[in-house]
Amino acid sequence: MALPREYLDQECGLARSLEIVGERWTLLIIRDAFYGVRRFSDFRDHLGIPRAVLAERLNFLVEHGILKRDAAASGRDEYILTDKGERLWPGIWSLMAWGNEFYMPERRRRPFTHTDCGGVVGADGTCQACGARPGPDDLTIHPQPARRRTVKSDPASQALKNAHPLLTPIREASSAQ
Amino acid sequence: MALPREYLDQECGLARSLEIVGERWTLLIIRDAFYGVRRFSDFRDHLGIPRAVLAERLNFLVEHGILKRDAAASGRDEYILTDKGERLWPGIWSLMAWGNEFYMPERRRRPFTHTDCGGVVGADGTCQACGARPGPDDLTIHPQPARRRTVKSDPASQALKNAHPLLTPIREASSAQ
DNA sequence: TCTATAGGTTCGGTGACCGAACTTGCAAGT
DNA sequence: ACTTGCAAGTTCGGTCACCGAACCTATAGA
Repeated sequence: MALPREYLDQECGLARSLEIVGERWTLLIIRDAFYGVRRFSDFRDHLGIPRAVLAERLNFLVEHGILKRDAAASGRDEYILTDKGERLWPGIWSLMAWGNEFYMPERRRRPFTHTDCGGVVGADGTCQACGARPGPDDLTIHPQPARRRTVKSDPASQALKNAHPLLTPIREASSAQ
Repeated sequence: MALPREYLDQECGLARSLEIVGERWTLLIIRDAFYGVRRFSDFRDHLGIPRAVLAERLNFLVEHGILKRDAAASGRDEYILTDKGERLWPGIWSLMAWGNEFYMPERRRRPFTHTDCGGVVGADGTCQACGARPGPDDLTIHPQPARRRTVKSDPASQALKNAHPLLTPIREASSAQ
């Protein structure tokens, strides 16, 4: 599996990044991890990804130190972003902002706010109220202004119908379930 | 080809972005376009990408307005970033910075400078001399401090042995060849 | 003991990607 | 006119990743 996913001869940080997070589904899995998704079945249900692919990707990300596997009190393993994983936020944010700008009508974009001050965060990542550039641990995601008629019923979709700070688990008391 | 590359049900700008630029090679092609690569064979030689894949990607990117195909004076077509394509720079920069941080020893990273003032640009994208956040049209890429023993001989690799402003063609007078 | 659920693994089919060979179009040389 | 040369693809057979569906295993509760 090593060779075919590598970009040989490319002496460039971008090529190195894409070898790790450039495969199908990988960045969406990491995005969900920022949203607080931690369990296998929650990723699976929220993304609609085949089980085998999800298992392979999670193992790969754990191996490479983007996620860590943690035995929660429930006995179920959880996949949690490491510090290295959290540093992917600017890349995810930038790509999301580009996709929003060119492909999402404004009413369907999920607003992000600066958790500390409550200000809305603009496409460039700065808080429009206080001018800071909040990291993921200081951002809150909100539901779409124009709610879809049919909201999916998986736990992640349900949790994200309300405002939700990034990096906090979508399941209440995941450590005490 | 439509369905298998789409992420259905994902009501999110990131999913939309990845449908366009999330396939293998695509972001590297766009990175090369920022470096000033414009011709089919220059992409091909610099990236080592199979011809069929390159042809398919270039067509796809033209169709979606990231590149435009332009008949140069030489008679050869050139692929040039559109404004929409140039707006991908923050995402490319962020992923490159992450890859550099975790996978590239500092001596092998290509420095970028703010073309206007000459200051070095840090990982967060700000000029360390003047504090600005230069866009791609105001950045210059430099060769690696630790030059590799064997530098590839394709035109793009040769051009990038010297400092080179982004978005300017790697071939001299490409419009008057 | 029986059932339900989480978290996978296995399996056969399909499609993307690969390098290599082939084709097309233009342009200069002779 | 004919040939050579090269850029820019297209075609082709083989391989590998991804797909949905079925199956497996461990644990918890009734």
